[in-house]
Amino acid sequence: MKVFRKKNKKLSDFLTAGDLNTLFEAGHEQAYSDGEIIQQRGDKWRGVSIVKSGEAIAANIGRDGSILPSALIKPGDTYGEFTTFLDLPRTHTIFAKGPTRIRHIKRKPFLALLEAAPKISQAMLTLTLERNYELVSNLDSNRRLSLRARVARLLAAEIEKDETQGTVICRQEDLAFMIGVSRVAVGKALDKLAKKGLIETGYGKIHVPDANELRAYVRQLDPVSPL
Amino acid sequence: MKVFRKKNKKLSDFLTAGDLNTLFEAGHEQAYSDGEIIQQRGDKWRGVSIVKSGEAIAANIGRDGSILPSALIKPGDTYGEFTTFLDLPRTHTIFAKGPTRIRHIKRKPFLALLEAAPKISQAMLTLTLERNYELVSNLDSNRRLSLRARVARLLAAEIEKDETQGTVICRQEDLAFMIGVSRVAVGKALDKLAKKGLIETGYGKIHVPDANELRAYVRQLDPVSPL
DNA sequence: GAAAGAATGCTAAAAAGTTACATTTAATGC
DNA sequence: GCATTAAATGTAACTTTTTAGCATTCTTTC
Repeated sequence: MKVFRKKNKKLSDFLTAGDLNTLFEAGHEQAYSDGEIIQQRGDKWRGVSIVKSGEAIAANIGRDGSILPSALIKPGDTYGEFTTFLDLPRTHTIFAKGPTRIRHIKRKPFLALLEAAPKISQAMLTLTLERNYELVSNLDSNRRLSLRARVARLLAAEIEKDETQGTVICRQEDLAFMIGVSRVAVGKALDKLAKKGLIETGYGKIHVPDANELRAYVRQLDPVSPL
Repeated sequence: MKVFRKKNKKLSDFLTAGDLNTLFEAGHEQAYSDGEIIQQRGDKWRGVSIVKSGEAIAANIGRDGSILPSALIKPGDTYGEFTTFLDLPRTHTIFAKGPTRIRHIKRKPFLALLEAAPKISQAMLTLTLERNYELVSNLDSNRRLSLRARVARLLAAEIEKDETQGTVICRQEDLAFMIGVSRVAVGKALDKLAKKGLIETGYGKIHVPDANELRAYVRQLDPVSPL
């Protein structure tokens, strides 16, 4: 399962090495092997965790046992803020993807830390607002835009990243999951975009010959969005 | 346009009267008359605003001039955090609904305030995380749940409020907006719920004869959600 | 270069959602 | 009160999306 990540900021982008170190030292590190469950939905453990190396997948488990992944957690990412600040149980089941090392900081020491180092709480605020902004604009565009427009928008955003070199490596199924529709529907949308010459579909990849043209198309369908 | 409001926390719930006052005094107050535009999407003004009295509506204006309201801002609510912390232009056009008084705090004094009173930034963090949590769970349930389930969930949540007395006063159109689908679709969903005897539809209102029964129905369709 | 595995393509039927228009209900003005 | 108007709901035809199955194409690996 591939999930695009925006050029998301991380806590470390807002903190000095010193503050970051303070944070790390407040927790204890644990290693997980591939597939190992890190937490279960509903767990009562309160605290914030930071991924040091490896990756983890946050998912919901459906009643039928199916796994519905909802986020990929990468090194430098934090999770568990809800449990710490809102006193909620864990909302997702998280498991390791490959060998992974995570530092867990219990609620009380973490809150104490914030008192001592206000920089950290400001960094978290900025980070949370950023996520918030993304969520809001996604929710918004889902209401306004056709599936075709949403697919185009997602591709246009992904292609911004330099490393993509004009070709997005992902399966249609991955796009479908990210947007929240079926693979068939995405396939049709891609077809239409391809017929307009905006993209070229391939096996496990999608090529965008002209990023500017795709961007222009998105803007035309969604004049409101990029602001 | 009616929009249900969860028992949303406000900044004032997390601050002492003193801190709150400090905040107020950092800004200047302005009065708006019904329908008056408070800000335009795209405006460059950076800062946080707090509604003192009255109400305001945050909306997107479609290219055809249609108004797509997306939030109701009530006394004690703040907005403009994105502009202040993420340095983004205004994402929504906001206009007054009835006579409204708002205090605007410019970016710099606001940030200075946070330095001086860390309590405020922690309060904002908690608040933002709360919104975040709601957005995430909404996004999540939209993927997993049928429209019928979402409508039932919304009604069940609303009926929790004591003042509703088992009858929710709202138009199908309001429900439709909150959920993000057409009124007709909501109508059909309500129909099905009515045929199950869970609700009784009326002109501008929906009666829930047995809140427990409705709750049970929601839990059965959505065992994951309430956590 | 065959075989197996992975991803896309296609089809058809059913379900869900939208748009436009008709009907019902409530409020208003005489 | 009763007609009139505005507001809210209901209906029907159409479009989009889902589901599910199988066929095809591409890639890897042996």
